[in-house]
Amino acid sequence: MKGSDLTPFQHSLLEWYRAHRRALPWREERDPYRILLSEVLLQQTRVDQAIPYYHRFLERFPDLRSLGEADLEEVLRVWQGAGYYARARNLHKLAQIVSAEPPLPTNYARLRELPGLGPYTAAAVASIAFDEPVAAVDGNVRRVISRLMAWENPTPAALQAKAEEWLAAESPGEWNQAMMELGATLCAPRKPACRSCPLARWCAGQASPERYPAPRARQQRATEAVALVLQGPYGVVLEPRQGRSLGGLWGVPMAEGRSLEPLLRRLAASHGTTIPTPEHAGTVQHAFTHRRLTVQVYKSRWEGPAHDPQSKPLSQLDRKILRQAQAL
DNA sequence: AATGCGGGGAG
DNA sequence: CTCCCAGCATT
Repeated sequence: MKGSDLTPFQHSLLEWYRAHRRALPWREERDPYRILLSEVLLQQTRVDQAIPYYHRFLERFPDLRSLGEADLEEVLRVWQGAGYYARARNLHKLAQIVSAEPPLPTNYARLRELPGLGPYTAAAVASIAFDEPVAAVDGNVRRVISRLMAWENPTPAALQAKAEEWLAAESPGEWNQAMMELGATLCAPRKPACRSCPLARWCAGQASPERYPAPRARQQRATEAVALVLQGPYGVVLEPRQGRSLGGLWGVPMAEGRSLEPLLRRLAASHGTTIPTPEHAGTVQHAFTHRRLTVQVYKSRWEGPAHDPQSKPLSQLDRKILRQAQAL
């Protein structure tokens, strides 16, 4: 660890970072579990959005042991609202794996084998918590490198190679965070502050930074669904949600399409009774990344067994539906 | 290589 | 409204 080993390029960024870095909760300490949690929370999530969940999660699950011993449903309840619920399921599974064989792995290759830890998160934890010289390439770093190199459509392999080439191996955790911090603040997607950038003299894309990297083509398709809120003295009928992302959460009975009939048939069969004629309670719109969902919300009086929606982990969509039916 | 997955903030 | 964020798993 010698500052004199740094290239002028590396020195400029690290100097800038030490002077301008934001004081974030997980930067105040070196507990690997807390660093791991922060990195998982930050997957596709802005810093400001992740911070409240970071505190809430640690208050309930201060260490890997307490997390591994908890019920998945409670983990999801604490995660509720943060989105990408597979992250919580994977973190819970990770805690159970690690608790059986105590220490958290301390290198990239073994971290990479754990559920929910992909190339970015494994590299971030390995470098920040364990000082392993491996480059962490997230969306920020992708943009920073693309602009410095004037690359419009870089491949992940090219980005990783360039990131490794530039990595300040003496302080990899700090270097990785500096690259991300630059991308999150000055080298922003729109209106980058090139005049303040410590790397401007090395930047090939500075004349037209917004060209790099080229924006991704997307398509949004509209989908329709119907939901039925069965409410009565014992609460609301909730079903376990299926699927990788929403699995483990609960929700009101729903079906694709615009017709209520198939849903009514399914519910009548599963409950062994006919459903009282539903009344239309309104429409709920919900935006997913590649889909715009329009849900027709119906509700019926229901005297049978039900759940207390306050005690179940629900997605934001289901909370919207319950509010629309005035059941939350 | 393409797709699905949440939620929210900025322009 | 669109874009995209400290991505990952699956196909």
